[in-house]
Amino acid sequence: MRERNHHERIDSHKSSKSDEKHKHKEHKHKEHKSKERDKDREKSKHSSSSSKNHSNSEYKESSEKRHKEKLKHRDGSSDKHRHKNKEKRKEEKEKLHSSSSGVGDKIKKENGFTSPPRIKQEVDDEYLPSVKVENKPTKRARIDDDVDFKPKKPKIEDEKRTKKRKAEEVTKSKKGKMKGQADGAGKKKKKKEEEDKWKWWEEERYTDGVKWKFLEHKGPVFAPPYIPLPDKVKFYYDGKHMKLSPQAEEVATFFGKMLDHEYTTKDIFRKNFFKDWRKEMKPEEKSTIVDLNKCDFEEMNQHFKDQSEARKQMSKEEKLKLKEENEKLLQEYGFCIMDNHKERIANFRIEPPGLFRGRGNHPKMGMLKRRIRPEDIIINCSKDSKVPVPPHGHKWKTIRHDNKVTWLVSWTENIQGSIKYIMLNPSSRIKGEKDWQKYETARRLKKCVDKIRAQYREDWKSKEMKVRQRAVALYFIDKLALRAGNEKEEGETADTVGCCSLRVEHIKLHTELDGQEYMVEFDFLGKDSIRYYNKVPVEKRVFKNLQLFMENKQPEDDLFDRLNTSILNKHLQELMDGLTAKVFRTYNASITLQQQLKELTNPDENVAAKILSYNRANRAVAILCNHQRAPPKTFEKSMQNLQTKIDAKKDQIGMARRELKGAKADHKVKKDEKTRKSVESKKKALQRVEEQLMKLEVQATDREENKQIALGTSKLNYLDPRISIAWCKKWDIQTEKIYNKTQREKFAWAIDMADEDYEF
DNA sequence: TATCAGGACTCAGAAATCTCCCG
DNA sequence: TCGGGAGATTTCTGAGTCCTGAT
Repeated sequence: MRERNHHERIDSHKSSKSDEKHKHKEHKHKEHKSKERDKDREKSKHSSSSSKNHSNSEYKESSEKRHKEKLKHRDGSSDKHRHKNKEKRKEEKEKLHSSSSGVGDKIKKENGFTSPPRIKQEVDDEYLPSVKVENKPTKRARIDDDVDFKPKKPKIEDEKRTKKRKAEEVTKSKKGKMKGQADGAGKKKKKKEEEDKWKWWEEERYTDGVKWKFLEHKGPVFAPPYIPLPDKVKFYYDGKHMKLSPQAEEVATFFGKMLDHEYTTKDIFRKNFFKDWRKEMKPEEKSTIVDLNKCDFEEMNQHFKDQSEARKQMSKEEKLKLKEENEKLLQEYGFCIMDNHKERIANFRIEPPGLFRGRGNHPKMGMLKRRIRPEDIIINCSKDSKVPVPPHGHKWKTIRHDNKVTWLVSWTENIQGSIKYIMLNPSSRIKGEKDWQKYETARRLKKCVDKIRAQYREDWKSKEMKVRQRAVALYFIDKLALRAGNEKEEGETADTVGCCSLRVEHIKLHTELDGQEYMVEFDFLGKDSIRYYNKVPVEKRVFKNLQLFMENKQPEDDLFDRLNTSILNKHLQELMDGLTAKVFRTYNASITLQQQLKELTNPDENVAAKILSYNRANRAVAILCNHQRAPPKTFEKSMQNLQTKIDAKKDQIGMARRELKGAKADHKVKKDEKTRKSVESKKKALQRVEEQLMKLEVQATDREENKQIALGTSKLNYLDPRISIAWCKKWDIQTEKIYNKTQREKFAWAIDMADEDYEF
């Protein structure tokens, strides 16, 4: 009752100007959403007369109820969420949770993963930034962020590190020599290359949003033109052979290629494909081909399978030739010159035409992604550069000279109308600087996170509903590493949410669950339609607030109806310069890695065990960030194989033990040098196989624990690489064990600058 | 000055391709 | 030495976040 009174008090407290404006905006948005959803509902009413989930009268009833509620409800911004298409949502929800229907199956397959218990703990409040870090080397001053992070290093230190690095290289090349002369030469070359590597992180950065001064490139590589099918590959409609026009045939092949994919069994995919395919047909084709179910793409499918098989069966020479051609293309188009440096381009090929493959339950899946022509392309380069030449007989859409952006080429895709870009590789200066900056912002958050936490805890008690919602949302973003959750246009994308866009139906409140008080059960689809499922104990005040936010709301209503990402980020910006919701994810991921590494690394263990610890720390972050993957198709088999190896190794150990025992007995009798040596060698042999077994067991554990968890995303995007590098240096573990070649290139800046005592 | 759509960029998992090891 | 397959790496492109500039 007390809470209820409080609720009313809060609700009546809604007269601030900005609040009203926000309400208005939200209301407008809501109306739009509502119309869209009504449209959808109408459609679904007509399309499925056998609708399992609701009847027309149910719809009418709920619609009336909503109308009444709208009148009853005094608060505009809250109203905005009363009109959502409940039936549609209910239907989708049922599909999501059903394990038997097609869509449900897919979601289960893609997202059926139940998140393991999140392990993130509250961050150590006692943290004191390391002085060493603050004096971190590099010549230039940082421009926009962290005034107090001035990596101005005395030159002497730089030299020291260079010496150290060189010494390491010498050691490495010495090892290489032992392998053989040729290998040694390779190392030498590698060493030379390493020395030639440009250390952009030691140079000044541009100011005022300038990204480059000079940019020259050769433009994009277009998708190869369509090659018509050979005559022997036939398409049948209703059992009869039909020769398709080239345009119609090309689109048909997109579908034919995908026949084995689950996509082609989905209704939306088929419907969208068929609609777009018909647009490409000649009038006579259009009048004949009226039912996708009567189309037989089987021969096309076989044709592409044969082609792929033939590619595999190519001779060594043919494969080599192909590889050389690819390499030539890469050399020509895969690099650009940006400010006197040759930089690798990430995606210099234009996306080929095909069928759109949205993730999850995407309403546009199956639509035709049209072929991009030079006339669609915008080129960005500097005025004083050689402008790329368009293919013969064509011209570019526009040529721009905008050095405030990082892209080289852009075009607008036809499915969502969004812009696609060609940009540089992660190893480039332009990407690396941004990456470094990202981690510096997260480190700045570390310094003020306690204050921010204290503030949002205080805000849980605020008189203003808006402030309370903001505070609870921020608590989730901080504690659970949820994404911000921008608003999305209804019907344009799959129905996924983030923190600010959570709906009532996405959480369940349990006063007591699994022996714990005040539990919140989250269940929703996040980015890429990956399911987020988690049960978390929360503080009583958060729990009570959630009850309050959910009061008088329908499952389809927004949980935080007075909040959106722009309000939240605006608030965060006031708390710390450059702070946004996403910074919390980076911060919590990195700090978790650092903590876990400290906790899990056992100094006495060998390298393999230490790497297992590293992977476990990495895994803790991946779990926190909900980075999942579909278990590899060959998972069970590969585990079995590994187990077989382990069993064999165990047998080997048994044998080695017996042999050692025998040798010892022999030595006891004979007591000569020969038998003594034999005992020694048997001992060593036993030790060797025991180590091998240990390695295999570690590998098995690692693999099992990794079954449904994707480590790559967090490693590449959330973990300050300097933490990993420092760990490697501290425990004398080669960087190669943690990062592969590409990753080392991306994190070259961190590898160069982090010492073993680096603290995030 | 506030709003909002468009733009620019990061992050994401799946699929394709490459590499290496084992029989 | 070769072929095949498992695992690692790379590519691809869709899906987010956040910012900016026009209105």
